[in-house]
Amino acid sequence: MKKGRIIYHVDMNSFYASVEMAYNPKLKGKPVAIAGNPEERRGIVVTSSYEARAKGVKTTMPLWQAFQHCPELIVLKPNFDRYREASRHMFSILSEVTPIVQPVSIDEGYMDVTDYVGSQNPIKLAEELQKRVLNELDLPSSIGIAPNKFLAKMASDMKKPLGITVLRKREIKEKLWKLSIGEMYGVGQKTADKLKKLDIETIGDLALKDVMTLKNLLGINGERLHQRANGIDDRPVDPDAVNDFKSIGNSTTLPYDMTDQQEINRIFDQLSEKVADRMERKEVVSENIQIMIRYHDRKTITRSRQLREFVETKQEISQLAKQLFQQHWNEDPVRLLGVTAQQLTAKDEMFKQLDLFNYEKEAEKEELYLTVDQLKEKYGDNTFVKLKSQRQAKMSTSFQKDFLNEYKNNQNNSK
DNA sequence: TCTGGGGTCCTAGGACCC
DNA sequence: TCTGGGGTCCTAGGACCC
Repeated sequence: MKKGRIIYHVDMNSFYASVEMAYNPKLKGKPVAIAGNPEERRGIVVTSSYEARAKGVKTTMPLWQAFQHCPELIVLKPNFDRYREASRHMFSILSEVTPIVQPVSIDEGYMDVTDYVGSQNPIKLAEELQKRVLNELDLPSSIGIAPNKFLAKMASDMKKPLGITVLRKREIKEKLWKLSIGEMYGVGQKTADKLKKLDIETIGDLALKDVMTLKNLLGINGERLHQRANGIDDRPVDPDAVNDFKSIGNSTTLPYDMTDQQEINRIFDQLSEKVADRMERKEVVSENIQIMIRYHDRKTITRSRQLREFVETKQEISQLAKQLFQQHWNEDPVRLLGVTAQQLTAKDEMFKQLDLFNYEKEAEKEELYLTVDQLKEKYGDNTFVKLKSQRQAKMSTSFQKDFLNEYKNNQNNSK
């Protein structure tokens, strides 16, 4: 028989606010909210302390509304560097328990401790872990313990702050099924509305509904939710998942609605630079650039372009973004602009792509060889021969990129 | 005079090819 | 006489999460 897994879901409690309180203990016990750009317009509450929540302050609430609920609210700008640092520290503590740690966001992650609890009681182990994070970082957390990710996630939500909740498979009827359908992870407003039309009010109602009806209503997601409601979830805890991100984007709500092309172009330059910087830090290149335009009435469109070459510089990205904007802007005032690089490839993976193309054979017969020769000349002594013998040649990544783009162009032209 | 910014995954239609 | 079915790629939008 397959051995059951022991999965933890660790969820930090009102993380940003807690980090600020740890940093400045005078804030403890006070209603604190973190809000993007408190001075500028359109600030919303990102996180708030439990004291603020008690007064009715909620995440995503506009600041002016939050003040109506709680006039003495202390509002702080987010210090992302501070939060990232605390997050790193937190995950390094988790990693001392098991190497199988999967961060899912800055303040939560899954752990598979099945093979690492040893003779210890999993609840005791979780208590120790929670205490360590609290003592060393002054940060409260909640931990859910269950045989899979979904149940662990639901469990960590059941007791906050500083809760530890065990959710065994045999307990789902009494502990999980009574929850309203909207509380289920993966069910948002829209799905909840649809399900309620089928008289599904609780997670239990969903678990007992026949799958075909759910599939017709929600597609593949219907099947998945049905399984989860019945406590079935085979997804592994994957420590590497954090490394294969799919896109890098930056967006900004403008200080005022804009119609001036020059001004808008400057925004695209700024956004593209941020995207390019982050791409450089992550050492990736992109083959698809997308822009997002939100108009005054909040209607939002995205427009993207699939490329036949890799891009990575702010100039390349910005040019494409501006082009897309010009092609698709309806000239209405713009509230928000965004730039996202998609279809990312790690720079050191580019040569693996070349393998797919079987480049060595191709290169030797085709004129491509000459092209590479020219490149060789251009880039000095990192030669093509070396490249063949040493796949991970010590060539500059810009050379790699040019080489690959050149190769792709050849491929495209010959079609 | 409401509603940020960072993401992931899924769906659906059209173009195009065989 | 009048139109199959499968597959891939590209684009756009929507739902959801933190």
